[in-house]
Amino acid sequence: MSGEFSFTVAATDGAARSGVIDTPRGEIRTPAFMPVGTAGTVKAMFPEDVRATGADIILGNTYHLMLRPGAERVASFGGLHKFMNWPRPILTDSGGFQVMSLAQLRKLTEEGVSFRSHIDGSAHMLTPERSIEIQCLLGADIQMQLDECPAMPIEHEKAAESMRLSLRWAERSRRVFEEKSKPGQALFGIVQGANYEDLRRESVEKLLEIDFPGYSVGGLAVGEGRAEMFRVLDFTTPHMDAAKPRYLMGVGKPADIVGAVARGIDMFDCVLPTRAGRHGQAWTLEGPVTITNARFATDETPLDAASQCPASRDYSKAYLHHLFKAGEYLGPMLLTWHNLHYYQQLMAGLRAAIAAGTLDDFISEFKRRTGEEIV
RNA sequence: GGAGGGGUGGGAGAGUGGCUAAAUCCAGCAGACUGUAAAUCUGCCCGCUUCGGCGUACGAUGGUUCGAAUCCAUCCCCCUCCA
Repeated sequence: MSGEFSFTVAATDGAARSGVIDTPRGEIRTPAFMPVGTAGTVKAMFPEDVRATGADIILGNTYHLMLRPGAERVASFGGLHKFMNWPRPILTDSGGFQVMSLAQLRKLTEEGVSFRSHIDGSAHMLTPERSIEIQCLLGADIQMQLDECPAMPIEHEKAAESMRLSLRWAERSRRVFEEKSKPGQALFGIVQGANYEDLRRESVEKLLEIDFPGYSVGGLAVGEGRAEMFRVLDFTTPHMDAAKPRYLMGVGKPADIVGAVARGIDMFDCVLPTRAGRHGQAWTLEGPVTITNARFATDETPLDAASQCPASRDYSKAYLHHLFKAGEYLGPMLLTWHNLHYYQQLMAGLRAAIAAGTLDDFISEFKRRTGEEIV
C-alpha cells in the first residue's frame, strides 16, 4: 500500500487480465466483483460477512445517500466508511444510473439533472460538480463522473448527443475532483455511445484526453442482450488504456461476467446476487435455482456442501425453502450471503485461471456446468 | 321446544334476476430480476382444450322465469340467543 491509487496487471490471458488495484484503504484484486450497497448497506448483510465472502470493495450511491441521511451528515460522522462500519474501499456511483431508472422523476439539462425525491417528492439538483462534492463528502475511494445512461435501443443521433453530454460532464467532474478530492482517491470516466462503434470510439478517445485513473463502460445491460453487449465490448475495450482499470458498470449475471472478463474487463458491480437472493433465487455452480420451488421442500442437501460459506454449506435447501415460504428474514439473509460468496468464488476462479493461463478451460467448464451460452 | 342468522371456488369473504366461471385477500404453482423507488413485480390457479372455446358449477332436490349463486317450496347441516 503506497497511499496512492495504482493499478498493476500481474497476468494476462488473451484479452483478460488479473492484477491489483492499490488504494489507501486496501487492495482490490481484479477481476473484482463489487457488491452493491446503495443506501449505506449491502442489503440483508453484515459488513463483516460481506468481507468474509471475499469482497475487497463495495458500492454506495450518491443519489440515495444525498437524500437520506444527507452527504453533509455522513461527512459529520467521519464519512461513509466509518458510518457503515466498512473500512475497505468504497466506490460510489454518481447518480447517473438514476437519470435512467427514475426517468419519471427527473428533468435533464446541460447544467445537470433535477430530481424529485422518490422518498418525499422534494426537489433536488444534481450537477456534475455537486455529485463529485457529495462523493468527496462521503469519502469514496473511487468516484464516478455524472453521466447519462440511456436505455437501448436508441437512435444514433440521440445516442451521440447523450454521449457528448456525458463527455462535457466528464470534464466538469474532473475539474471539481482535482479541487476537492484527497490523495489516493480516484475518479473514473464513463464510456457511453450505446451500441454504435463510432460513438464508443469517440467517447473513449475524448476520455483518454481528459485522462482518468480508470475508465468504465456504461450504458450496457440495459435491454440489448448478452450477444449485443459482448459485441459492443469487442469494439470498445481494445481502445481503452490497458494500464488502467476497466469497469463494466452494472453487470451482471455470472455468464455476463465471465464473457466480459475474457474481453478485458477488470471490475464489475451488480445488484443481482443481493436482489435475487432476497427474492429466493440462488446462483450455483450449475446455474440459478429458485429455492421456493416445491421440489426443494424435502431436499435435505445444502446448496454447496463443499463451500467455505456457512450459508451455502450449513443449511438444507428444505430449510431455506421453508424460511422463504414462511416469510422469515433469515431466508433472504442466507441466500444473499450464499450468492455473494458464489460471485466471489467465481471471481477468484477467474483470477486463478488467468494467472495460470487456463482461462479457456475455465470458461469451457463454466459453460458445461451451467449450460450457459457465452459467445 | 321457541326466536333469529347462515351454508359461495383449497381458506377467508364479496355478490342478492342477465354485464358472473363468480370481486378481493390469503394459500398454492411457475416466471422475472443486471451502475437497487424492489423482503419486489408478473402470470396461472373447477375440468378439458387445436387457447377460440366446450362442459360442469355457488348445501340438496324440485319449481318460477326467455334467463337463477341471486326469487319460491321442501329437505339436510351449522351458528347465536331464549327456555
